[in-house]
Amino acid sequence: MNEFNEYFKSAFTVDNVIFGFDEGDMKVLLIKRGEEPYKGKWALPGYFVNPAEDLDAAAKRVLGELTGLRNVYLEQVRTFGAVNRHPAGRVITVAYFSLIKISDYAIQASSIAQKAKWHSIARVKDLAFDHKEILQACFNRLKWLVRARPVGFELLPPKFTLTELQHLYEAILETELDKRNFRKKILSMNLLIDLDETQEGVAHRPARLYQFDKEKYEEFLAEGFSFELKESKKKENPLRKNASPSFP
Amino acid sequence: MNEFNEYFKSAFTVDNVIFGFDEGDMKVLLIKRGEEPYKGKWALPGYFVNPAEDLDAAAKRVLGELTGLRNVYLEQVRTFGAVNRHPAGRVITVAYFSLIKISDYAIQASSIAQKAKWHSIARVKDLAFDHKEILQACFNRLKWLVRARPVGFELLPPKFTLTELQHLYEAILETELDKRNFRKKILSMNLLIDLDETQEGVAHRPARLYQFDKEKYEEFLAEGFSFELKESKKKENPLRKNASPSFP
DNA sequence: CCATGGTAGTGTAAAACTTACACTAATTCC
DNA sequence: GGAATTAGTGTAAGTTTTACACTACCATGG
Repeated sequence: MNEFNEYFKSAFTVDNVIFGFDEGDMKVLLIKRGEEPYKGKWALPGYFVNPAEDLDAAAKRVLGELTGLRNVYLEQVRTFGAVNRHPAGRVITVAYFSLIKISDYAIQASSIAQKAKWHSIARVKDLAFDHKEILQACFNRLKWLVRARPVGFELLPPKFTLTELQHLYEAILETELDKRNFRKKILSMNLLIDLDETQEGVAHRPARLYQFDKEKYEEFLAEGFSFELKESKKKENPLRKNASPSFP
Repeated sequence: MNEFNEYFKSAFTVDNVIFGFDEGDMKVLLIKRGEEPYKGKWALPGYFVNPAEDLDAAAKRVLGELTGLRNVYLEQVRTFGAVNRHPAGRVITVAYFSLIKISDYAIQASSIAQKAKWHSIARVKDLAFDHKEILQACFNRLKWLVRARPVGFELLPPKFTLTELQHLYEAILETELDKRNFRKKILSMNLLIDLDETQEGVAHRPARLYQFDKEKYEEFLAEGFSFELKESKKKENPLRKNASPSFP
């Protein structure tokens, strides 16, 4: 384990951008720093990687300690290693983001978790270190992702209405969508199960509830992202004007 | 600089997947290892990051020492940090890929460079460490990228024919493209300058030569990837069936 | 100089997809 | 029962994608 003593070694951490969706708004879970540097500032949850721990495992650990959640969507985004990103020395950090259902989240007993709070992404000002930049990079990645895969479902409760789904997409993409076109599109993907239930306790016409069809999605993944609806005879031409897999 | 001595520190490196295009084939520049571990195996060029060096700078340095080239397209892809990826200890590596014009490349005097050789990607078998996996990740990223940005031009000489360009796209996307549709599409982007010259020394009808229009491309980038040709009145709907920027 | 071999270059019609747009339906609350 | 509020629905026009085959041009060799 000390083969590399002749070379410079660095501390390295993982930082986790934990996204949630609530009240029609994309949120991120931040922690108030209790120590210098950047004491009192909000920061992304992160921690040092252990010697016998894979990077992904470290990211999962950070998330688990903070939220108590396992088996959530987690993706590596980019590594930030500018020489001066940490005032006290060289620290390289691998940025991850994860998607959780806020309803599943409960404040953990751990002392770190006590200081955690959800923030609307749009209203996040400056963060400790280069964490604002990391947040932005992760949010951009999420924007990409939401058009390529049905990740939106990771952020919603198991049963949801089409309007809720649309609001989620609007929050991630930071734009407005046409209701009819959105529904047409999303239903044509055949990734939703109509539960034949409706909302309860709302002061207006209740909406139908849907559920994500994980099986269909996996079929679709297995087919290599072809997203071939119906019996289209169309060949997959990767140079289509906008030829990336897209969801919806 | 020793603020973090209480935490585990690791050696870290950058590995660079250097892509080139030649003889209708995508190539990658590999180095034959002269030392254990994996002595005699081919590996990606990489090196340890220096204490006062940003990650990107380290990747550029690796590339420069090996090829003598500067100012080439370089992009971080992902960080590989599995505990056992290096048999002699924990080494975390940040993977980059770069795109170079093979014609610009000349073997450098350095001893490393002497051992470097271009390999057809399709024919690469096993590499040292987890480098095969890194190569694959970078190639996948390139596939994405080529549909989102005109990176292809980084791989071709300044003057090229449409057929050459098409072959490049076919090599990256690992598919065949329709000649007429390809030309229609690529010309409609208005990113090519017709040089009004033709090939010389070919034993058949010589093709017209084109050049990449960097100015137009920068305009286009400034417009926020809108790719709006002509005076289309269409609003940008991010949920279009395949709504990612695409090139061509 | 003509025939051959080989690549360059070109258009169109059908299908698929995207866009724009406005009214009725169902429920609760008062 | 009327008001308020959100759910739900269809169609036509415009744009993009797809499929497809022939002529043009140049060099070479007989």
